[in-house]
Amino acid sequence: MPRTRATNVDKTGIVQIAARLGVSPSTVSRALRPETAHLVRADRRKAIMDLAEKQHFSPNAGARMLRKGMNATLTVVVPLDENIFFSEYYGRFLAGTLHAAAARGWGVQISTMRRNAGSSFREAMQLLSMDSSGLIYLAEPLSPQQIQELKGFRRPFVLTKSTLPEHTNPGELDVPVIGVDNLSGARSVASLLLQLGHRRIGLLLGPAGSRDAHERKQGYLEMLQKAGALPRPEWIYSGPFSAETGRVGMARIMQGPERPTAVCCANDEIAFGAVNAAHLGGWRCPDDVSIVGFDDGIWATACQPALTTIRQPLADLAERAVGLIVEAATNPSRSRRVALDDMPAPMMIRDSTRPLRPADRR
Amino acid sequence: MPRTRATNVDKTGIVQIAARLGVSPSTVSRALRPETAHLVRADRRKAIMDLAEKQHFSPNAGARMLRKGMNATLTVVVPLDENIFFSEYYGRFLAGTLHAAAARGWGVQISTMRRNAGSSFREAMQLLSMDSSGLIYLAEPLSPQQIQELKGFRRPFVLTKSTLPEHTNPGELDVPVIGVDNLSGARSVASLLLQLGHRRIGLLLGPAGSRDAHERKQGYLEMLQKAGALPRPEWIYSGPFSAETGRVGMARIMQGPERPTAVCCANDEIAFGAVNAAHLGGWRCPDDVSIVGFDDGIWATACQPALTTIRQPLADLAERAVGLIVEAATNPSRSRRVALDDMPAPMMIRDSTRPLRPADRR
DNA sequence: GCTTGCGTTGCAAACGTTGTCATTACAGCG
DNA sequence: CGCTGTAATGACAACGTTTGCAACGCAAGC
Repeated sequence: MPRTRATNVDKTGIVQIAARLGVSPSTVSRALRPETAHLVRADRRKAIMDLAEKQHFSPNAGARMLRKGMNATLTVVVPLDENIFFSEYYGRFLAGTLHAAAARGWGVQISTMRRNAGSSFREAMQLLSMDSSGLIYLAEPLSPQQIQELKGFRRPFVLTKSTLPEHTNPGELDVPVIGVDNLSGARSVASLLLQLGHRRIGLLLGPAGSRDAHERKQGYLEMLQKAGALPRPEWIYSGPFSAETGRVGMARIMQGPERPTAVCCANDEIAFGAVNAAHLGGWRCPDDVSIVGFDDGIWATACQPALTTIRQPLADLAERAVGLIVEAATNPSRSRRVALDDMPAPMMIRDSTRPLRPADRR
Repeated sequence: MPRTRATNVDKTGIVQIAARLGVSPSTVSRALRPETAHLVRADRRKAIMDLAEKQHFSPNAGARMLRKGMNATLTVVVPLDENIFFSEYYGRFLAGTLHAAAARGWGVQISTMRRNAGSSFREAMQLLSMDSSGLIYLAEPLSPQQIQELKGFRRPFVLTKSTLPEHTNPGELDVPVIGVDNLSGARSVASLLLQLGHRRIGLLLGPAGSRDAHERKQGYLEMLQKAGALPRPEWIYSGPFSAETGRVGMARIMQGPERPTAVCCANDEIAFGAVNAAHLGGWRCPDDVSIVGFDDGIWATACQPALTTIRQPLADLAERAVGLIVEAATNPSRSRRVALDDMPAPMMIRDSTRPLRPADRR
């Protein structure tokens, strides 16, 4: 007996439905998908849909994927690192991705970047995005070699600029990169402080090796230099993106002989720490010192004082990334390989900045 | 000309590799998968693997899924609601899911629960889990009717107890449910306070309609009643799971004529608010009042004073859920339909509780 | 009445991989 | 030398859906 040939009645598929109704599978297929439903006569369509509903029919995703060569799913690769869901950056970006994907009827698979040392980076990415039609990479920073490896990747993908090494020019790489315009953001917030009359401005910067930190630093320095207001060396402090960095850095700045009237921070968390240390040291913000952040995270408006900061347009970023993937996957021919796409980062002016007090002017 | 018949050289598939090496697709298939690799001669296997690597071969997920009838991917359904990634509960559960899945070589698709009013709940779930082999539901609470609808769901799935209505007994439903043993957790922490000598104990409870809040309330009340220490009505306050609830509730308690020496909260956030309000009102915690939370979230140890609380074993919960899905998907025959599986919730004794001061004893 | 066109349907060929079965070659053994 | 067992491979049939093409019926137009 060559296997049970009993036209498996319990199975629910397009052919079973077709058999039950005496039509061909083609017709059922057409009736059940919105984009081809108009091809089948109304009463017949109704009968098909009713039976499908009754049988709890759900199309076989594998067959569909095989046939169509793609999938309405994209993969986002995040670092395994720690509890990424509590991070401002990843949390907001992921939420944006979910939203943008859902709006297009797409699903999102989230994978943690696990480095099985045996295989190449490209292979690892292939494995992670096996079941999906595209990849958004926002995990750990990539080496130039890894970026080259990605060239052979056979699926649409997008990198975030934050994952690129500090000194590579995204325009030269031949891979699609999206990012935030840190440079303009930093410039504009430095410019605001200058307009408010500040000249002695400290910098609490982010970690070496972080491209975002680097770009923000460039923006701050460039603008301050143009105004002839370069900070004294002891007003500059660098550390990880954490409140602790802000606290330590601010404390050190406050110990110096000459004191700045404003401080630019590499992100909001550092700024929180700075505000905190300032208060502990008897300085009020913004009265005695103006402090600006970068991110506009959920706490920026919730804290005291509400933080003047640069809004990282993470939702827009996610929307853009998803848009690129979906377009490339849907329409593989017209592959517009965006070299770099920097999203503008607007300034949010709140309560942690104020004009320089006349008393502090010299 | 009936389509280009040119043995598409640019395509990379198992058959192309086979053709290039003069072997059959079967052999290539066997060579490329670890579980069958031993069947093919060593030198041949090496040649195949090398060529596959060189051609950036990646197996067609659709074909594989069609053939094998499943997929190493599961879907987690979360509420669209708000920024779920910043919530203690969802963030930790999702991280646990990613971890547990990755350990098994599985991927995780995260879908937001979008209610397209047109279709039934089951249809919505089918749509969300189209491309995956199982479903973990932890979105909005379900109505009994929706739970019934799920019965016809043709994929392995698991519900979290938190999504069930307050008054349904998970044992009676014929669906797999996992959850935290809120009752024992609440009992044990109430018991701790009693052992420390407290008799006047207030309750800051969670929102009506939340099963977790309900169960914790039951646990607290049950234990206090057994000790003959039922709280006065004005010591009981309910509200959403937020610090605000804790602040308001604690402030009201402090205004009353008689004051409790300890307060049980429905979760950590409420406890934070309570500590906050206590301090503002001039009560020190734990010196003047002991306060306990529920969750053991990331802030429980970071705050002042470190919170005595019940640890929600969310990582274990996620591990369990993933394990059930993977097992059911891998081995559909032996479907052990776990009715209810309550995970124990251990107590973390920290600095927000202390023995009743003799002065407060009466 | 014949052509033309349209609406509706069926036929059949993919899509790429996997597992079963059959086949071959070769070693070991009597 | 013939038999048996094992290792290595190939042939081939699924898996369920989609879609180009052909076919059919029927109405409209000449």
